[in-house]
Amino acid sequence: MRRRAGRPSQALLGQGQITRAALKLVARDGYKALTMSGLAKSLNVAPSALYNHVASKQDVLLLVEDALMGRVDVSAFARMPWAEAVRLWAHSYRDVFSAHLPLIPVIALLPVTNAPQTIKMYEAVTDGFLRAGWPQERIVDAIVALESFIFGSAYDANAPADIFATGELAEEAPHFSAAVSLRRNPAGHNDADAAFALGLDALVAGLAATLAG
Amino acid sequence: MRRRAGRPSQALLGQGQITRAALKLVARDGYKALTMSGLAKSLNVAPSALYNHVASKQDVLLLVEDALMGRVDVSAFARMPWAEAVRLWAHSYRDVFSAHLPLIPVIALLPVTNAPQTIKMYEAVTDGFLRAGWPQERIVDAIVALESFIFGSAYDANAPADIFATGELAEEAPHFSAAVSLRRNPAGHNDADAAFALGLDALVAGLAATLAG
DNA sequence: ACCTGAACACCGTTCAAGT
DNA sequence: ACCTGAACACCGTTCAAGT
Repeated sequence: MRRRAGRPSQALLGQGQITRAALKLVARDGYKALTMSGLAKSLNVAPSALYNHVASKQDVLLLVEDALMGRVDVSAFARMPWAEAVRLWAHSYRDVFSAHLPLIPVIALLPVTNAPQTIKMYEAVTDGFLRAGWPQERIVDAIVALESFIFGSAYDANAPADIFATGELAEEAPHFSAAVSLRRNPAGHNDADAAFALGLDALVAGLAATLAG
Repeated sequence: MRRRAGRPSQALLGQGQITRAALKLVARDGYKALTMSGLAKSLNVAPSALYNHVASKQDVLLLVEDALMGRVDVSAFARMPWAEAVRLWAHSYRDVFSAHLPLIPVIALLPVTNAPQTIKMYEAVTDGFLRAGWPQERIVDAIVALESFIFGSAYDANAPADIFATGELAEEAPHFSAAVSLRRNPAGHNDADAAFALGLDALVAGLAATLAG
């Protein structure tokens, strides 16, 4: 799908330009700024012009999601033991989408068809599972389980520090309130990172035990 | 905060009425129908009238979320071993919010202050962890890890059956495509339920091992 | 083939005016 | 104290008209 020669290529709109403009817009001003008219303005074009290249805003989000999936680091699967590779991949995956929460419903609910980077990511992960001896028919369920934990953890990474502050209702939940106030974690780690590490270690260990058993 | 006597109580607006109307609206027509004007219409009132009782639409969502949290079954923590209780609670939690995906960012990102049912749920879960011998300072992280998995799984429960269909790009991801086509699970269980059970068992087993070790 | 400009059918929220 | 009605500043999307 190359541009025809003999035409000035700089000002022509295309899915690539739209994706790059959307990423830049989100990086600078966040998802509240990613509107069809805001996107059009950043491309010096009328909003309706976008609809010659995408069918809907959902389409734009899918393009952005697929571009970001290319930033998820799957390289550990080619050079490390399964458990360690899963941990590194999961951390990278969470870190990428913690900054892009509105895309999580897009990843979780939209078919991967026509999302080449996303498919490429899944292929690398599947390869790692196969090399570790996982039976083909269990691999997708295991990946989905890990992804579910990663998506939920991406939300949690954006939770405010006082999310569990019970306020005036503290006396009705004494044990919970006490547990919350004792939550303090080792220096250098915030609460979300500690919960993520705890859950990820448990999940990886539990899945490894399932495979062995 | 009772109504003053001597006035007709039937037509007066309040947070309770708003919550019930919102729940009914969502149950009948889904979250796309939960707009401030739609909600007002269902209460035979002008949209602006709602702002005498809630500060924003986010406020309405928080009210709905807290009401639904009362439907999450925590009773198993009072009568069953920890691992089994966690499994039953997690299933109930996922099932309640699988039908209310737009509330997941609300639960994950908004403080629990002034959400009494939510706090009550956390108290019951914390009690169960304490009785099982969990140290206070690890309980909140463990609950957060389980919740992250539950939220992600609630999304996955709404994924279309063909979410992993690679389409024209199948030949570029042969191992993944093969794993997807072999995913078929035992009769009576769909894919989401199988992935949820696999991950939940692994997480519970891994957490139990953490506690023991 | 791809753009503009106007229009449509919505959103959430505010606020003066009433009772 | 709590409601109405009008208004505001947006949304995503469509479509006739141009080139």
